[in-house]
Amino acid sequence: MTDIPGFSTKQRILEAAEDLFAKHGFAGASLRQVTTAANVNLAAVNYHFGSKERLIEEVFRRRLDELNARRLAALKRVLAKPEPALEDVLAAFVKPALELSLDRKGGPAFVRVLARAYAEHNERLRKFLSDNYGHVLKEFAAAFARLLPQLDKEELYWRLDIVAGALTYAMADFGVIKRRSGQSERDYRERAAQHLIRFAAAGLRE
Amino acid sequence: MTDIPGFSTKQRILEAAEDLFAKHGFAGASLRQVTTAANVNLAAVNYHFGSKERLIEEVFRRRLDELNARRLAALKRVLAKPEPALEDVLAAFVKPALELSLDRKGGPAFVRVLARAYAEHNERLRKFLSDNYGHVLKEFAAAFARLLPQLDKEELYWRLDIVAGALTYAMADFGVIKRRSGQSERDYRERAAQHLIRFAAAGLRE
DNA sequence: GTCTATATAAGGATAGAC
DNA sequence: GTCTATCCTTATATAGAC
Repeated sequence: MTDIPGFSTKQRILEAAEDLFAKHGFAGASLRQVTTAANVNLAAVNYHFGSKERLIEEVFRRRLDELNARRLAALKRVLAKPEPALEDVLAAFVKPALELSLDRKGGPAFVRVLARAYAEHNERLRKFLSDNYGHVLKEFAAAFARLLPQLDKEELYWRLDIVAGALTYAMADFGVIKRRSGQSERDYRERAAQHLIRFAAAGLRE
Repeated sequence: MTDIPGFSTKQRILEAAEDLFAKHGFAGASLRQVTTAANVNLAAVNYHFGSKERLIEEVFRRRLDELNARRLAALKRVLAKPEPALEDVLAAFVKPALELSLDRKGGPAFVRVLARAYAEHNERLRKFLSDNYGHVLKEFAAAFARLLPQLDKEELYWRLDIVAGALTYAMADFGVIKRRSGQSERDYRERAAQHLIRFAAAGLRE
């Protein structure tokens, strides 16, 4: 196998794992299914990743590194404005995920994997995500707190929890909802994101 | 083992399965874990349920039969009013789930199981839930459509999808969020449900 | 209705040749 | 870096004694 970027054994395993984890969950997708789909040998997973758990973590790291960098960059741009709107902060969180889901074939699968992670109560996975990406959520929470000073800490926590659920599930279902004929995929998802942001902003304001 | 209602082998299996499916997912929780937790013999699952898939279905049926009957009764009462409010319809959906989660030890686990089901793309499970409980969702969707005539079919579909995600995740996390000291579990959850309903109503109206 | 024992398959992980 | 072959554990399910 050549090492053309994006087509190496390691890359193919990650692509197949992302797809199968989205479809069947982390416990439901076996390494045999993954390696068969990736058209690589079963032993390759342990050679490249060491274990199934580490493979799962790499599936997250590959996408979240870039996703969160984009989210933080967008948030920074929004907060540099004189009067940042609630909708702008929400957009800084949602739009990068939207872009990701349009990027390539693996995008829609990854947002479903994220939805799965939310439902998992696996300690190791939660710690991995919290250690690596918790600071991003903290920065957004702080931005929301500044824009919604009328909410006390407990109320804010509750509403952000509701928003997180709404966004996660709505994004995970992007691939399912059919767009109208004549409307491009990109246009449709842009509108969907607008709906999400309006909905969340209305709920947050009260 | 005696056949005191609620403590039979079958009941104990259902309780343990609900708890473990909530914690580890349907694929992640094995029948060995379930029967060990229920303190019954491994073979009892196949004797009482026939297979793991049928056990999963019974875990849903046990709670959803009553939950949906209560939801439909509440909806009927709401629609009998001269001017039903959006918040009333939302309450008819949310409050019975809230009551269930307070009923007994198994309640909070079941709402997490429901959240898992939402993430599963398992064909058999989806068909089972759709066949048995789809009519409830249809009746609620019709009620929302009447109360929100300004939304076209596509917009309504989108927003209900967002609401479903928000409700499902918020309810699934009920067990995690800490209540203030001195506040009873029931009072806290009542307030949480009010937040949910206000949030969803604001988003639906736009 | 509940038990032990077991059939049979699938799971993650590894050793060692190439 | 990739392969075959295999170890060992766990899985679902069932047969048959009690």
